[in-house]
Amino acid sequence: MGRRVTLIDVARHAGVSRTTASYVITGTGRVSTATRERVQASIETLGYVYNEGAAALRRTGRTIGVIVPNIDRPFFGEVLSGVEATFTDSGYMALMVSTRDRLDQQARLVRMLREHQVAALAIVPATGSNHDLVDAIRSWDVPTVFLSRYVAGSTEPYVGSDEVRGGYLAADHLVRAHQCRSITYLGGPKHGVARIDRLEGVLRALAESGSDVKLVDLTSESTVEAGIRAGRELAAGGLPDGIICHNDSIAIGVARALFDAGHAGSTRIIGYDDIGPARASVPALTSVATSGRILGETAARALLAVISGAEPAVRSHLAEPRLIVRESCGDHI
Amino acid sequence: MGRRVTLIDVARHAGVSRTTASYVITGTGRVSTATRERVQASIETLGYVYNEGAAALRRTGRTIGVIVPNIDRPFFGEVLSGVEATFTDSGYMALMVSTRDRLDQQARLVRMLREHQVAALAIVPATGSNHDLVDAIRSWDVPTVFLSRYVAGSTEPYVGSDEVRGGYLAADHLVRAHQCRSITYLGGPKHGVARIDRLEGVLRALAESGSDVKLVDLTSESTVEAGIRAGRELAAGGLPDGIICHNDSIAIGVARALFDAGHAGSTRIIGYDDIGPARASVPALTSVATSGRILGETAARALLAVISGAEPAVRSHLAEPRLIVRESCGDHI
DNA sequence: TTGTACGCGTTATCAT
DNA sequence: ATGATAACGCGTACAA
Repeated sequence: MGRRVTLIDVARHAGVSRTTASYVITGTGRVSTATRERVQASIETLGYVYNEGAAALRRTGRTIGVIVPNIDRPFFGEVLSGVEATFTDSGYMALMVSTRDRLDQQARLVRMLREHQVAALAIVPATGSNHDLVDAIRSWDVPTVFLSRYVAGSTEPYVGSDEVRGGYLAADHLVRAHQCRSITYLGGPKHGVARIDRLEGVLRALAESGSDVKLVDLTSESTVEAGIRAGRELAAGGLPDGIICHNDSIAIGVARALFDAGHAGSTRIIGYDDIGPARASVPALTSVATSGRILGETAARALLAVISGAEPAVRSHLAEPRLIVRESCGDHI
Repeated sequence: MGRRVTLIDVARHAGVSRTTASYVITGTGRVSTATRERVQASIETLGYVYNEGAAALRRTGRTIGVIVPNIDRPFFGEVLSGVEATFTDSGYMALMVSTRDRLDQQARLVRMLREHQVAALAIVPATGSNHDLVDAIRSWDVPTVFLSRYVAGSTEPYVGSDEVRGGYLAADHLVRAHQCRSITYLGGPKHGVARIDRLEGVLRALAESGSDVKLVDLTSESTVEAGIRAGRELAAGGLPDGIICHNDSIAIGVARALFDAGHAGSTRIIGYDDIGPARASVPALTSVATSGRILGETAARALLAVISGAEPAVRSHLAEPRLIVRESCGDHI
């Protein structure tokens, strides 16, 4: 195995200084077309590969940190695909890590990313994240954006969708279009900010409706299995007129459980996020679409703008969710 | 903003040399307990953070490259979660990138990862990958494992599931348990290796059955929408006795389309991968389970073993798929 | 335990 | 307008 080809080798081969070779590669400096071509030819023949690590020792690196609670949840998959595509298209690479929604893991991963000198950070904070996280990031002093979830009480840059509005849309549809008089909000971690905000939107819709609607709020994990379990319990204990699920996976599980219990179509179900299978399930799932991919792209672009110096600070962005009405909210009855 | 705290600062503050400070951090050298504690105290008070980038200039770095075709496809999400968890638990970080299943993107990303000096590479090659990819990786000379897909004709280390066996299981079930006499294999890119291998398994099962079974093979994208379109066409053109879908998303789409066409339950559908929603769809999806998460963990562990020097070379691994029988293959009729 | 060369590209400064 | 010199960034590892 031959030694690594370095910039010195290229320079020597092209009969030029290391500096000039560097200028050719980065496109930074003033170099005549003639020498530029000589250098590029040398790079080609020697098979030189740029060493990003060495370069990052001087200038700010081209690596970005991305933290999500669960890399394999469909919605975060969408978010990540947006983040990743935007970064790699701009020549940056994303160090993506998953906290499994645990604070200790998150603290550990933040530290690891810091040790890896990432140029920026996009983070979907784990449930229960508090000022410890915000302080750690602020003392670190790296461009950061909170994605899809924010930390309660903090005013850090945030890219997400309007959860209050999402809850409102779902509840409003249930009470106004379907005259629901009892609604259950199902799923999500007890103190998750998305959950709390959506419930606020739900309450607002109920208040506006003027009618007397009973609201029950239940937590669960955000999986299909948890949805099935919850659906069984609801079927056994008496169904509400409508169920707003914390995400589509839960909703699909609930629908299945009700089907098994012989209650198919006997209540209205609304999911959240509008992931792929939502439109194809039976019944097709009414869902609040949040377009995770665009969220990811937006966050990534915001960070890139700051890194490049185009913007002085990361800008927050609140996307408008849309209610996609399908069969599961009652239109199939 | 104060200057970065470096190892020199720590050393000075602890009244010791840079080398000793380094030894304390890495745990490598023999340092007396007394000085170790002094150094650790200094690290604490100064708020020193290790600089992985600088360190990687000398020793091999702790960054690993991971390439998948689509970061947001459920199956790859499972794979990635296994890869990521295993690496970060061992102190490594994964640079994860998505080729969108395009060869030009893949070539570009391989180069970028190379520039980032990753210590190892796990790659799910894009459809159509050939020896250009294998050569590029070999000349690079970094520990590599092909994950879930391999390159036709190459003998590189490979961690995946036995696709031939998977195809066999699905077809065998359709012909033996359900007496199917016409089967359609639906989905996947025309020349994808998984597709070809599974078809081989299907043919083997048909041959073993002794009976005369007609096999049709159709390609499609691997999305719910593509499944819906394909299902419509099948419904219009005459249904086979059984359909083996390239993945669960397609299967869910097909089932939905047949439902819409009034053909619910009139053929048998088998999916592939057994992702979350499979068990909850209506009808519940029979599927070939491949456990992407374990595949990811296995690949990551293989790479870690080689990096650490415990193993001389990456070892291949073929996992056994399992057929999970549910309603969609005819048990609900 | 420590001194010090090393790994590799960047960039401010100097020379033509 | 072009190109070169040399200091810099930060931890690692070997010789002393």
